Amino acid sequence: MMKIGQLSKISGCSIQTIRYYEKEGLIARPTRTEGNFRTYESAAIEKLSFIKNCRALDLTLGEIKELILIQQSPETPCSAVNTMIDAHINIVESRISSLQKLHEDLQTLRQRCDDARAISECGILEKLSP
Amino acid sequence: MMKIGQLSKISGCSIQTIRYYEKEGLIARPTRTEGNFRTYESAAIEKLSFIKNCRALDLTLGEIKELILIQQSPETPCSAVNTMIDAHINIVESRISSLQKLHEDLQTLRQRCDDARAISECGILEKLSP
DNA sequence: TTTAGACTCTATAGCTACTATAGAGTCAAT
DNA sequence: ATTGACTCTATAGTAGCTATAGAGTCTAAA
Repeated sequence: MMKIGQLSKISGCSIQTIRYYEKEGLIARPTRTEGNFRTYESAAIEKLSFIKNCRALDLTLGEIKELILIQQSPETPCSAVNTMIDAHINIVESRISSLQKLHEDLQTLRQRCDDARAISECGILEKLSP
Repeated sequence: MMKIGQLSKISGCSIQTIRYYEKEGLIARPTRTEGNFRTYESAAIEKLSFIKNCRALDLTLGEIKELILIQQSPETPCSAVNTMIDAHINIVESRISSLQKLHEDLQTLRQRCDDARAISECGILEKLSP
């Protein structure tokens, strides 16, 4: 059994984040000491680890919550998981392509000006102005 | 002279957004009618247009505010503008590469499972769990 | 025994760039 | 006089945290 500070160090999640996940229902409410301190068993480390892995893939807390629910009914087919991951991949792909478009636009804009001009002649500002 | 609704239609910025930009100091406080309605001249359309162009490039409101300040001293060299755009390009580039890494990770994860299994055997959940 | 310090608690505000409400007031036309 | 379209301010919400204030808890040393 450990208190939140120790769990924070082991899991790499900040204390506030752990409390936030509890508030959002991603992890169960832990037992408390007489003095009202949260006490965790080592299973909590694994739950946080799961969440961290999902967050590293940029899954939203809502998606993670769904995954946790799905996990709790082990007999259902895992197509739900695959569907979610596929949807997430689509989101990431469209984010990448819009950022690439943005990158091109910024490059084009940047090439309109060198450092030597006065603001009043700056090709960038000129382009940005209507 | 026009009221905020008309400016909103012409500029394509929502009424709330225009008021928000005013609050954040990106556009000047307009004159008001006797009844306390905001009244704008056509110059406001151009200011909003400038902001829209910048936002389309994903510049932050803080960056745009800087650009507006820079614009107001026309004799300074435009290296400040170039520096900002370069920094922004760097941000966009690093966002793209981390999204690409993420995309790879998601693809790898996705390949660990097909639709046919039960949750308890799902290769994805297995990988996400510690 | 007391007291320092390290820790924890709740509640609240802040971050970005908006969007969406509530409740009140303004104005032109009927 | 009233309807309807418009506007006003102020406030809360969005995602996923982070940071603070002010209070309480617990352990160990003086």
